Amino acid sequence: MAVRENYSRKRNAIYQAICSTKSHPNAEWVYEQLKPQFRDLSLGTVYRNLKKFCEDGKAISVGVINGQEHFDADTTPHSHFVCDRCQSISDIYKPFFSEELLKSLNEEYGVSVTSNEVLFHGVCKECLERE
Amino acid sequence: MAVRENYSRKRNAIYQAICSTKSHPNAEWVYEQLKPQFRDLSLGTVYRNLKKFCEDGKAISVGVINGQEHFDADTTPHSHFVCDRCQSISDIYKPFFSEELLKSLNEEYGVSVTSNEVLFHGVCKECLERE
DNA sequence: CTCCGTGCAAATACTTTGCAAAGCG
DNA sequence: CGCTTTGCAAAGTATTTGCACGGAG
Repeated sequence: MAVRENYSRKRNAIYQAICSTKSHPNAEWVYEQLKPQFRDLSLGTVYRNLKKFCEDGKAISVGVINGQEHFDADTTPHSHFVCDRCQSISDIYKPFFSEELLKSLNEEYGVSVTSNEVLFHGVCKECLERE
Repeated sequence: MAVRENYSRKRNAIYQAICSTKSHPNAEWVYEQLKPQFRDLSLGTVYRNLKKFCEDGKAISVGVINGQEHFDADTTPHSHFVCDRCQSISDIYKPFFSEELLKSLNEEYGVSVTSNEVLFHGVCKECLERE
């Protein structure tokens, strides 16, 4: 059987939705976004597909922020900044963990690190300027 | 009024419980731990107090891991390692973010970082040895 | 026909909350 | 007495799941 990527229209739309934004959305956002176009879209489908993308390595989980899991279609190594005022999530592309650093982590602690999740909390530029 | 720390017995016991371990427990664990001693302890009380400790800076949230929030009475800057096999959480005391680094972050992105949450995922020493 | 994906609603899991009663100084 | 803390149960929120239907090859 040939490789069938983005098999269904809805799955494809969900993937496009998370690719189209840098806002690191949660399931609810994706649902609201696509609902006008797919009037019979179900929230369960959004959850199922977001989970699948993560399993397939096509997306990553930014983590659970204020009780909701947020996703990112950008799977390249980077970190995130969460504004505790406006709840926005933005990317931090500064590289914190070099290969050597992770390697030394493995050696020092006897572990095998496969991924990491870095969240900075604070106040974002926009909120700082407003205050 | 004088400062009243550890006002109630149960609050105190909950605090002692999270201080007594390096396992980064969730509310359920604390509850199970104290239930034999305080037979009328309520899970709601555990949740309320853990939340309060975080607000008061007496504990920190390790983050939500597999749907449950985990806590740590060690509030000194450090990171955490989550084993994806046995779900254990351990401390990583390697300092990743120097004062200068955080400062440059603030300048480059125009933000004001107040805290950070670093989770490494992988396989822990014990699980590696078992496999 | 056979899979796979989906809607829908119910179920689940974790956490929060309202309120009356109990605790403490 | 006045304020804080708690038990209990109900409510709240986010996410997952079972099942029957529908579409694609």
